Order: sequence, then C-alpha cells, then structure tokens
Amino acid sequence: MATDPKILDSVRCKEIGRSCACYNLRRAARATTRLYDDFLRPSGLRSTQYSMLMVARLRGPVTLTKLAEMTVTERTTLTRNLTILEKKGLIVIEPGKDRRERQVSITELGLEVLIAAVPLWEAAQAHIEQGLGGDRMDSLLKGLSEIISRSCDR
Amino acid sequence: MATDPKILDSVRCKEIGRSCACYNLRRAARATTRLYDDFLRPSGLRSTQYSMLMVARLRGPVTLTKLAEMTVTERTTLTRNLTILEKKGLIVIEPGKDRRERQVSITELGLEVLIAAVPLWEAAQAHIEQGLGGDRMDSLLKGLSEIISRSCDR
DNA sequence: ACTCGAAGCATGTATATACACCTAATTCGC
DNA sequence: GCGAATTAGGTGTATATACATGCTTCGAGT
Repeated sequence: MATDPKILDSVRCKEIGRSCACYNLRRAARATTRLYDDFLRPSGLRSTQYSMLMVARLRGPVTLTKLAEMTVTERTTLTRNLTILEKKGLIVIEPGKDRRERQVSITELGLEVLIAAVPLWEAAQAHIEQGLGGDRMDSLLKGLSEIISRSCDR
Repeated sequence: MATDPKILDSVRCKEIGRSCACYNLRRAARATTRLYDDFLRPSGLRSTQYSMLMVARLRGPVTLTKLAEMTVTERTTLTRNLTILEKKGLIVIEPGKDRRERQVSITELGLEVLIAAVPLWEAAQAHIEQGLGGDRMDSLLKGLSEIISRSCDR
C-alpha cells in the first residue's frame, strides 16, 4: 500500500474511478439527484427540498442543530436551505423557549405541497428499485448507513 | 404500494430516512466529502478537485463533454469547476482541432500538487476501508455503479 | 459554395454545500 | 449572583451543481 508517492503510475490513477468512496458516492448522488429532481419537477420541489420537508413533517418542530445532525448537513447550510423553503411559505422558523434556538415546523401549505409530491417521489423510487431489485437496494442502503457512521466518526 | 396520496401517515414519512436512495446517497456523499476534504486539506485541494485532477491525469487530454460523461457531471458545472483549477494553474483548457472543442490537460504544477495529495487521499480511503472492510466496500462500490447506470438510463 | 440542423460550449440564474468567524443566550463553577 | 465557558445560530466567502438559453463551429445535403 505504502508506495513511493513520487510514482504516479496508471494503476494508481485508476483507483480513483474504481475504488474512491468519495468520488463514486458523489457521482451516484449527482445521478440520482437528477433522476429524482426530474420526477419531482411538477411539484416545484427539488430532491433536497422534498426530503427536508418530509423530515420537518416527521420530526418537526425541531431545532436547526438537531435537523443538521439528522440530515448530516452543516448547520449553516441548513440555514440557507431552510430560508428558501420559508420564503415559499412551506415551513416556519420560530424561536423556542431557549431563545437561542430556532424551531422548524412545516406549514399547511407545506403539507399540501408535500402530499402532492409523494406520488412523484414514489415513481422515482420505483424506477430505481425496479432497476436494482429490493435486495440489492437494501444492502446498498445498509452500506450507506455504515459509511455515514464511519465518515462522521473521527 | 399505491396508497391514497391524501394520507401522509408516519409509516409513509419514515420511508424518506429508511429507503430513499437519493436522500441517503446525498447524506453519504456529504459525510464522505467532509472526511476526504479534511484529509486533503494540507494539499489545498477539495475532494472534487482531487478527483478531477486525477481523471485529467489519467484520461487527459480530453474534451469537456467526454469528461462530463465520465464524471456524471453537467457540462456547465464542469466548465466552472475546471475554471477554478485553471486559475490555480493546475490544468490548461485549450481549443482542439475542432474549434468547438476544449481539451483539458493537467499541467506540471497540477501533477506536483496531485502527487503530494495522493498519500492524503490514501489515508482517507484507508480510514473508510478499515471501518467497512474490503468486502463490504467492494459490494458498496458495485451497488453505486449499478445505481448510476439505472439513474442515467431513462 | 450555401443552408441548415447538430454538436460543443459559455453565461445567467438559482440552489446546495461548507469553513472561518461573529453574536447572543444559557449554563456552570465559584 | 458573576464571569467564563459552552451552546445555538447567522454572515461572508468560496466552491459545487444544474437548467434554460444563446453563440459558434462543423458536417451533410443540395
């Protein structure tokens, strides 16, 4: 494994495409995001927005920090992503008892939009599952879960 | 599967966290990107930049469109990502015989930076592989490959 | 050689992501 | 209670990503 770093032979180079977890996860994320975005388009939601709305519906009201942990997103990223949803009237962000905190909740409108988007999400999901098969899908999701744990554990 | 879209019960909601390929791939991509970025920091390269440089080294000179296909990236995204590498002097983008095309090649400096970054990438990669084990890593990568194919095939 | 559709790219705009740094509110040690 | 450390969050800046649109160049057909 510990070869001379001065030698950058093609065997070494090919690793990026064949074995790099980051590169391949990013490629897969781009590919699936485009697919889901495409299916979700009639709803006006992007993939990220759909999942954020769904988490808000399931776990809300919830603080920014909790939401960031759940979604493995930087708090500051979340702030900006949620601002977009708030401007659309799909969520509200209110101060909690602890006045440092911000509680995120889905609105009536947000719920309506979300409900309308569910069948679109199901279609995208079905497209993927039919291509992979349920078993491989499950083991893939399990692998993703493990790699998230491992990446966050430092 | 085809339940009433008006009913957004919690069973349905939980699907996003448990089964959504897009959501979980994006979460995993964020997690691993942070890990690799962290390891790569001394090199001055981000994960995306590292992989782009490596592909340029392996496949270059190559046109934007080809590079976009290989990396499953929008051509227009690639244009901006490569501009950053070009400004750093790590690659050059030159017109080809066909003057519509742009050929991307790694520079001497780019190669030096890349070579310096390889051990850092190896450390990040090792961290992940040690956590998962080689077998699970392989099956995960295989799954990613399949999901990319399925996502792009529409 | 001329035209026209196709191929290859760039730009405008919007969203997504993260780090460094900053402010405000809370909690803890005394 | 008071001050320091901690916690929750926002802003500035940079990168990453994609769609709609428009421009240039090429090749095929006449």
